[in-house]
Amino acid sequence: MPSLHRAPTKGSLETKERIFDAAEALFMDQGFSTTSLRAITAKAKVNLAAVNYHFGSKEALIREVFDRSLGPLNGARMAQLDRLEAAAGGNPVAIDKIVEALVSPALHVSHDPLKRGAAFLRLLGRALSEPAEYMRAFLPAHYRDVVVRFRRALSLALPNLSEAELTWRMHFTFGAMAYSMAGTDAVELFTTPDDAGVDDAEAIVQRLIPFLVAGLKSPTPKSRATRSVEPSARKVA
Amino acid sequence: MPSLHRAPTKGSLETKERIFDAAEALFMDQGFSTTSLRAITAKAKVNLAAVNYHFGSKEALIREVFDRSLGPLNGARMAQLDRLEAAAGGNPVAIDKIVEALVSPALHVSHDPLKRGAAFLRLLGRALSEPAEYMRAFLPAHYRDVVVRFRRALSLALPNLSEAELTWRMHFTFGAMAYSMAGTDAVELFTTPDDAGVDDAEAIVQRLIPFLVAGLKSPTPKSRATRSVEPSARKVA
DNA sequence: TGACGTTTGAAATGTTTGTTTGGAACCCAG
DNA sequence: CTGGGTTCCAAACAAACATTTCAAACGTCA
Repeated sequence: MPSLHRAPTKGSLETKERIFDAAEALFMDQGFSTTSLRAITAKAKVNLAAVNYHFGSKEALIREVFDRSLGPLNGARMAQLDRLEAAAGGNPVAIDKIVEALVSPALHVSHDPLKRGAAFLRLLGRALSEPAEYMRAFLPAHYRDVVVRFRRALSLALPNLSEAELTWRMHFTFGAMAYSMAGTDAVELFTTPDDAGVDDAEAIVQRLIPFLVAGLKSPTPKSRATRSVEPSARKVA
Repeated sequence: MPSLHRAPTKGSLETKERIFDAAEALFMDQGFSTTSLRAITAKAKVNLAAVNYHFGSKEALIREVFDRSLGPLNGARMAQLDRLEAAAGGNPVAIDKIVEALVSPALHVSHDPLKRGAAFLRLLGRALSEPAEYMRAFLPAHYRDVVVRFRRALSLALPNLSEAELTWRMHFTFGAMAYSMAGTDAVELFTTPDDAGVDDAEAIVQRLIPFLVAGLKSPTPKSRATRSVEPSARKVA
């Protein structure tokens, strides 16, 4: 038996890293099902078999691409929310601060070349509308804690909002956020082709936060209270 | 030469229709690249070759699925905006009415079984984040007029909003809208599993409109006015 | 240096993709 | 009944796909 878990010798980490970066870039602007291992290995300039050797399968590669960035990202989100709640000391946190804690860590997701941050954001946005089943399997696992935490904070900050209403508004919030990160391809075509650079993530966030805060704080539609008899939790599924 | 364009004899329209419905349903919750012709023909219970016979290719099938619903949908949107502008007589139209004209026709998109309407909405939402190139080719063609019209109306209704700011807010608006229509799969997992039925498109719209209106009307971030020198309408495109 | 574990390379595996084919079944006009 | 146009079907097609295989190359330790 060899010395277990020994530090790789030659270009092994280098190869795995190149695969990683190439995969992230291609997934970003092509999607997951569409991107072939051949395209990835060609871009990374490594052998085709290298992916299955280093990662085991294409699905495992996708999972690792996410784990590497989604963990720190959501960790930063919750840490920032922690600080806000600690500073507030039991009182509700300001909504704009909550939204900022949700949106802005997306910028400083890692201390890497900074390009990786923006790249991963579009990758994540794309994943949220990806049909693949393995996406539905482990992506919610990453997000559940974040959603629970932010839902609680928002529920405190917006006390006159029913639980159902809050669910919808968080739904819209995540939608606008995900789309803003992923949808540059589709939208820049039918808005105006020559606006402020879409790559400038900071600009997106600075405009997105007020938009979302206003939407979250908006008065409930018609104050219809409970609009009929409250459907009383249908099939729990 | 046969009698051109004769009414089909047996189950031809019936077959084409079944392919159409099956394709729409599968595209909706699987995406385009991911859905195979074999899956479509299996669901439609027709022969594999039927797709290429009736539509010519998979891409043509996708295009027809869109043309059939996107045309009437955007037509209804613009017609509704027409009525609003005629009633306003030169004055700006109320923002909530504009947003309603954009969002609500999605409900009454056709006089079909009504289920088709909701189905197509999710299909459209998914298309907006689809990587395929043929999507970028003909989808903007359908949307360009709508965007231009609504941008003009919103620009009048929100006079103290710079063009760049308006672009971003429309961006976010389309994002929340598209995601709300497509993202039921991803979101219902990490919000709460047992909320009001996501299939109830009317409920979505009634909650989405106030959210978007509030976002669109929100004060500009720092009132940085025209942040540099006003880019003065570059290439009109 | 020599042996062993790790990594890479080129080729082949079997599966799945969209598309094409040739003939049978069908309908209707002549 | 007969021919021609249309529709359908089972099968086959080539291309692209993820994955596996096996030998060669490499680095490290004895």
